Amino acid sequence: MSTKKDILNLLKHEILNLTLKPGTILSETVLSERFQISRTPLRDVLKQLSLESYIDVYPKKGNIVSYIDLESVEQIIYLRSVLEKDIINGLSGSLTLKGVLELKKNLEEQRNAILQEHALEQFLALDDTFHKTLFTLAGHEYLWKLIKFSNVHYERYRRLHMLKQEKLEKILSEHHMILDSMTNHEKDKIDELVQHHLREDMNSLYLLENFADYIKA
Amino acid sequence: MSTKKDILNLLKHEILNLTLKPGTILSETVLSERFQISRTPLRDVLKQLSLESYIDVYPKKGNIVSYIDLESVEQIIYLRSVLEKDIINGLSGSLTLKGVLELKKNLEEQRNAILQEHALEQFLALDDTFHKTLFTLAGHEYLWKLIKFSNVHYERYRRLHMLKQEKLEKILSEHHMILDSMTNHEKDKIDELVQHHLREDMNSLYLLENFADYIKA
DNA sequence: TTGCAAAATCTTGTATACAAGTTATAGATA
DNA sequence: TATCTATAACTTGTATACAAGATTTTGCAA
Repeated sequence: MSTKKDILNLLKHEILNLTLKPGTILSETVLSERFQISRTPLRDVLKQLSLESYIDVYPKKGNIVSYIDLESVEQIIYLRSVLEKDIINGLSGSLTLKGVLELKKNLEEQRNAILQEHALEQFLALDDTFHKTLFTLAGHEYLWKLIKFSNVHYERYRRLHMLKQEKLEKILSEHHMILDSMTNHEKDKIDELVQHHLREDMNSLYLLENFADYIKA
Repeated sequence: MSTKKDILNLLKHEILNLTLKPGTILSETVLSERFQISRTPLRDVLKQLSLESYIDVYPKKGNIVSYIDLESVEQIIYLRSVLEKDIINGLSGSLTLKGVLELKKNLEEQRNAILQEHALEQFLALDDTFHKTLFTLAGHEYLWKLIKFSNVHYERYRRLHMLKQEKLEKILSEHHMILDSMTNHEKDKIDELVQHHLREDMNSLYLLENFADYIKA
């Protein structure tokens, strides 16, 4: 017996880390038996997953884990790129010592995470925290949550892309460069770095070639 | 007997235009009788309203129309401000004749709307279309929808602010200036105009003094 | 074997009875 | 009258039976 909140978080997590692959059927009856709960509260969970695009609901047919929507990925990257440029440039002029320390501490943890065996999970979480901290320091935690709310497609895209090769070192070094250009008030450099950092190699065909069956047609 | 979709749209509309005032109780049983539908599908509607912050749900107590959250208003204004600056500057360099005509046509309709008796409703809709068109022309309709999704508080704030005085003329003239500076590629002017246009007189105490009981504490 | 049709078995959608918690009310007591 | 208590009447939350539609399976016929 699990609570609705637990079930929601569990399913979200399993969808985001691709344990539940795009296209997987999520049957109400199967789930209600698995979690020992009736269909009514379970449908509440599915309704929320649907509104956040974790699943697609086909009336009278079934629910499936959504395929990765590259349009959403593109748009979220653009949104974050524009926002984070403005946020980092803003912080560049009004940065507190406390803020810088928090960011540096995070980067150290990223360094440690890379050295671990199963680095990816830890690193992804820390990377997330790094960007979230930027939003929070700038007084825009609300917008971070808003982005998170529409993050299913981008999040999965990102995870798959990281499988390509050991890119963690590269990402970490970009984090360092962003922090440096921020403290040095180098606006043009900030803009260029953030743009490239978020966009990564979005243009590459890696995903389409290797995970075509995860992608929305 | 109404469909879920109709009920959802109706309730959203009544909340946005303040027919349903913040704090109003939305009882499941009352609504289910009003719309001649059982509580189960009605709860689906309330769930969605809740996820989009139209209502607040107090378990075992009741549902009320949400109070206007000024933090959300501030953040959405900032988000739109940053985004629309970038979008309009982008369009400035790649504008099609078709796009300009669409915008000009909209502004003419705004001019006509102002002359009507009950101008506000029409004008608000056209103003919305103007900004939506900018997003669409730039290929960012996705982000327009995302903003719309988090728009309850800003939308109501805006409507109340417009009651202050006849501001429609001023807003229309700003739309014209934005369009002009866009076609003339005047980046600095665009930034300044958009910033001021969206922010309006957010800092004024008008709302707090006249609609304190609509505002979230 | 192939094709088609009907029925059985899936799926989610809806109505409703009941559970559990909160609030209001009525009544007794001081 | 004032106050406290118990009960009744509300609220939403959950379980479950049934409805309605989609799909699969089965069986018969060509």
